[in-house]
Amino acid sequence: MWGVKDVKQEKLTDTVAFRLGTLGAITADRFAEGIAVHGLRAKHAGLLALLASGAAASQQEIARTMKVTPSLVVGLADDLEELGAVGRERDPDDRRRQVLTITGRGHELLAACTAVAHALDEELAAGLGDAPAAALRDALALLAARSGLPG
Amino acid sequence: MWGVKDVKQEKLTDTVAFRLGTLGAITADRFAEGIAVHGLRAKHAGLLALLASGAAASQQEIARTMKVTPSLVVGLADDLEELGAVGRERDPDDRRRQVLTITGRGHELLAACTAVAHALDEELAAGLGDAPAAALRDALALLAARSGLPG
DNA sequence: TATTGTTATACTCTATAACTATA
DNA sequence: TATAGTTATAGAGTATAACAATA
Repeated sequence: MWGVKDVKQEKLTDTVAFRLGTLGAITADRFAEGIAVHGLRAKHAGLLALLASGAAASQQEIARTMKVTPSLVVGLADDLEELGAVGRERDPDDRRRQVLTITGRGHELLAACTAVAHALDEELAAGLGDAPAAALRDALALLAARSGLPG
Repeated sequence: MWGVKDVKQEKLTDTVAFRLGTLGAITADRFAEGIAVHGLRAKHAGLLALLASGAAASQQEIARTMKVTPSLVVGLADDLEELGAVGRERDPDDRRRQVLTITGRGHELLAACTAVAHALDEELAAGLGDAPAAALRDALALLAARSGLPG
């Protein structure tokens, strides 16, 4: 009628942003648990995926792409080198650059991480049904692309 | 034909789990930035939302519902009390219990947090289009309910 | 001088354990 | 004894800043 504004008093917990944050944290925790047995944390897996995609090689490029500081990449690369998952060589053309390459063992570990993520996907899909699960997958793919995420 | 297994070599970065984790972290960061001006972090907002819903009142109940330790709730309640967002009173029936109640100022701050989340929602929806945005919202609502999240 | 990687240090968030008071 | 809350301490993860090597 008049004066009655359409005040949509949405609850914080009902927003997409809040649910994306909380469900994302839960999922990340479960992923971390699943890959911990291999001595890996989520950032190790992300780094391996990045090397496998060929999108980055030097530690600076990796830091920029992953949006973390170069000093963090040093530690991640140390760990992965110790696990035999990556090789680390000075670039002959610019000896300041450390070029990381994923090894066969690194591909194995990445596959193990992917399997953990895939199992989580199936669990999520089972709780949704086929059509909503596909819609979720498509929506997240779009948002990931728009956010400039690698993959 | 024969011997050719259906090896679905999905990439880690293409899984729903990985994208949910990364997009969730990005969204949580942006939410944190948006509410920081009010002196709040995400957990403060979650606690206010919990009090507003009436689902918990004592610090132990809050800790259980938010899946954090009681000692963390002490600090959050300290902060919110100092901001005038919550009242804290001993339960007369059991003087061990501290009962938190959200104040008028608390409702204001919660509304400010909700507005930040709502703005993020609109930005996410704008990047998707109406139908996929609605599908995302519905899927996350279902997953949130199945994960036992408050709201 | 500028850049890459490294090291040293500090900060944030959270949990664990010990403690106080009530029951 | 058991429980609610608090305090003290420790750990994980990350960033910032200073540094060494190379350009």
